[in-house]
Amino acid sequence: MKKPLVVLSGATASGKSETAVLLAKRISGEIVSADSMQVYIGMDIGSAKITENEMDGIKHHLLDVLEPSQAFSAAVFKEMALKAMGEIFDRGNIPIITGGTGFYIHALLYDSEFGEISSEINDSDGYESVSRDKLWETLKAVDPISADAIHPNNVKRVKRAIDYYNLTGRPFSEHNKKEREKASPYDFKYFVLYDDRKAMYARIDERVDKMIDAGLVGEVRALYAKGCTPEMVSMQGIGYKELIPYIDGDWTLEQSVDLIKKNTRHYAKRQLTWFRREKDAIWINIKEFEYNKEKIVDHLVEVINNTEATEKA
RNA sequence: AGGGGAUUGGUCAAGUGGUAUGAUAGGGGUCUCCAAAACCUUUGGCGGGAGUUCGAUUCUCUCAUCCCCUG
Repeated sequence: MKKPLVVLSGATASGKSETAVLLAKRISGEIVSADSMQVYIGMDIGSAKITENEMDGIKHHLLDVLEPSQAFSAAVFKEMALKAMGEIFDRGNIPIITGGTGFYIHALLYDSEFGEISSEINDSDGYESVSRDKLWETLKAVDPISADAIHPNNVKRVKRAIDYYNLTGRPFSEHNKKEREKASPYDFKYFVLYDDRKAMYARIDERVDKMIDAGLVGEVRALYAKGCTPEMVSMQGIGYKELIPYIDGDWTLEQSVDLIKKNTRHYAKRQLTWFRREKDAIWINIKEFEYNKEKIVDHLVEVINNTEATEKA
């Protein structure tokens, strides 16, 4: 019997957090955040982290569990999420995976194995002197299928594929193929909240302005003063990296804010691209529910229950 | 009102008497450990009209709009 699981995702600023709390109350759920930035302590405003008050008594996992200096990754996420889910199941509750990092959600849902080298991601490993084309040629020699699939400009991926081969003696493409064929070990419902593009972009602009009003500059300044540098993964979050030049006095606040808005739009667009390829996604048009979260949750609960009834019959 | 200058995709710029270039925004996509990342790809255009010319975005005239100077 597969364990039940609900995923509530959607592009940034689609109302996931609030909706998730309402849903949790209805189905006896606990929330597991699938967000690459909200794990960090001290990154609240810019990551749009839910407040204690908004949680309304619902248990949330994977928020504020890392210092900004610590690295985070899909593999670490999966490990931590599995642990949290184990506890949730033990309590007889249902995990609700909420967040916008589609890659993380996928890794969890389909139990992706990333390989043996989970502890470190080598970035400075002697490849610097090698040209892009050379790197790609190296990959082509040992794993032509991966080379064919990865553009030579995408050095990050080319390196990963070569590393994988060097460490395991097997082509990366073979591993990926096997992973892709996996069925999910869960009985899940994958909801994706969405809205008209224009409305979504307008909401993003509005939210960024609100973040600034709420003191985002101060938050970034505090992190910066604490020693957080732009090289850290955490500081590469949208809303953080763009404010550094302002704090350094190189940009105006307006320049930074405009860039935050633009980057957030791009991010939202990429998120949607990701969700579109998730074949099991159930798309929920929040406009059709008049942006009313209670109505949305009514519908979600209905879908969850209906499927169970069907399967029992 | 008179004089001068401008008008190139949503925006900012380049350019030529012979099928208009780039940046950026916008759209689409890839993805199996930095994913709020990295990378790929693509739709739009010469203000309107007339003339010169084999041919005008480019030259001339005119209209429109905008900017500057003078009053």
